[in-house]
Amino acid sequence: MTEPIRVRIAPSPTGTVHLGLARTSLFNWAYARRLGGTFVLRIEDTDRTRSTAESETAILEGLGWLGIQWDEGPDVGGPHAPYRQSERVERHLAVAEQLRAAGHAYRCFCSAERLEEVRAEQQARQETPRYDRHCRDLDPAEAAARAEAGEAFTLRFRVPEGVCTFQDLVRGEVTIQNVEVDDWIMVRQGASPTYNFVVVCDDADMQITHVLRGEEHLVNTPKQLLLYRALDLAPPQFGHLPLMLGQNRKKLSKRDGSVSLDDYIALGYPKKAILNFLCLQGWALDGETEVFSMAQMVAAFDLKDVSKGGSIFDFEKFHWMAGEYLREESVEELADHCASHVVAAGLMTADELAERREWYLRVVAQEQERIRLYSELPARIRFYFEAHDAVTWDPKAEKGARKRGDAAGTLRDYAAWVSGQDLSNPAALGEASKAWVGEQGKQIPELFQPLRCALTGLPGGPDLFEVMVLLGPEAVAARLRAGAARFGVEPA
RNA sequence: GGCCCCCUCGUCUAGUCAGGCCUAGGACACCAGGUUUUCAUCCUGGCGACAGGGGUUCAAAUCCCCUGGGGGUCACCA
Repeated sequence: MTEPIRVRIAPSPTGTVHLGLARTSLFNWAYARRLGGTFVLRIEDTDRTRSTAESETAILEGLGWLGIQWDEGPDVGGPHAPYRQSERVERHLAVAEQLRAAGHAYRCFCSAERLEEVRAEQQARQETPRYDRHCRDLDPAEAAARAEAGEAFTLRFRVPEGVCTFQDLVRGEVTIQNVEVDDWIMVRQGASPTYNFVVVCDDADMQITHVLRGEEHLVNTPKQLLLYRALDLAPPQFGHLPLMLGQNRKKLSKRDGSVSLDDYIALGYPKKAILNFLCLQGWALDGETEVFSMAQMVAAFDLKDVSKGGSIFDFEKFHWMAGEYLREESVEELADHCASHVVAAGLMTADELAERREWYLRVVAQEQERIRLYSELPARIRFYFEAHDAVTWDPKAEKGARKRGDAAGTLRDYAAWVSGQDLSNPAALGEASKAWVGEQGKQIPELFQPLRCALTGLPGGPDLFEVMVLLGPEAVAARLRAGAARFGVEPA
């Protein structure tokens, strides 16, 4: 019981980091950290046709970006290297031969065509498709001779009679009759080992003690358990995490929206928000606290508290949480996080961002409580960079402004007055402007609405006088003049 | 269809293991109000669930059984 905890994740390098992989990784990582164990990352590239080096890099980078640090892996090495399954095939094949020699596996010479036929017949008869064990009882000597002669074969696991029962760490006792388990293929034609086989070899060799993975693997467990038994090895503990679901209640997939971690990074979701939200998929800190740190999560994480049922991924709540974390950042952090988006939108260059750092920080500070994602900043501050006589007016902003009496006249009068004012102190300018409105015998909205529209074109936004200071006297004068002119003519 | 897993507000969940503290708590969303020059933030309030049916018990969201519903999986993918 005192053996050190060792957990692992084994992604196959066939794409980018899926949210499901990110969540599974996070739970494994938290479990290891909570119990002072070791977290291993192993690349599952047994499918050589689909695995790519680019994908492996993408996965390592994505997981690394999240800050989920693995203690052993293909990049950092470790006592059980190599951590890439393609580099362990020799070992796999040796184990396969050992199993074959012991009678736990047998050569199958059935062609893919024959298997397809058998499957079709079974389906026609409404039966569960499975291997008919055609080669199971072939004479070993004959099988060896045929193999020797060069006939292609696969190696199948000889499933024994009996039953598999195990204590799932999340679900409790699970029982499956062996007759339900197919004589599955361990080694393909061409001596390439398959997932269910190598996963056991490697987990055993790497002394993995706990396997935490998605529920889709639940039915694979008996196959693997039987293999441990045939190998006379003690199996690890298994825990099957609930699935993350789309709106249709099925496994989250591309058609549900973005499911790649990269997409959320690109959209500007704060890292902590992604981490925190992923934790909430199948786990809760205390049922009350929604926003919490990874340190809190690690301190409280227990597989007993993982829910059994799948959870529909709530994109809206995810968006909300992004805002929670974005607002927690310092203005400097936020400004830096938004910088690439501002540049990408063509608003400022990286050089300009550095030159006008103070100005940019003030602009960002004004928008912090109005955005939830880093990528939302450009649209909010675009007006600063537009030509003074061609500011884009939101229809709602214009409509609201035109309802306030003689917008054009008010703006002209205000322009004349404000040209003599000091445009460096927002608070003072605001007070003076309100006093001016009173002197004119007008109501506050009569000035503020047209003013906001002329200056920003937006229906809402930060304090108007902060905006005026950030815009500067010339821009303010030019925009008031252009605004008055536009309000002077009826809208098209 | 076979096998396996699951089932508390629309959604994520607390409570279920050790039945009473639950006229079921929190959050997102939604609605209403307050604050604000506007928007946003923030604050207050509201809406809203134990899948159904039996049983055990003084007492069941919690234990047992059945029904229903949902999902996963049935590859020389992982």
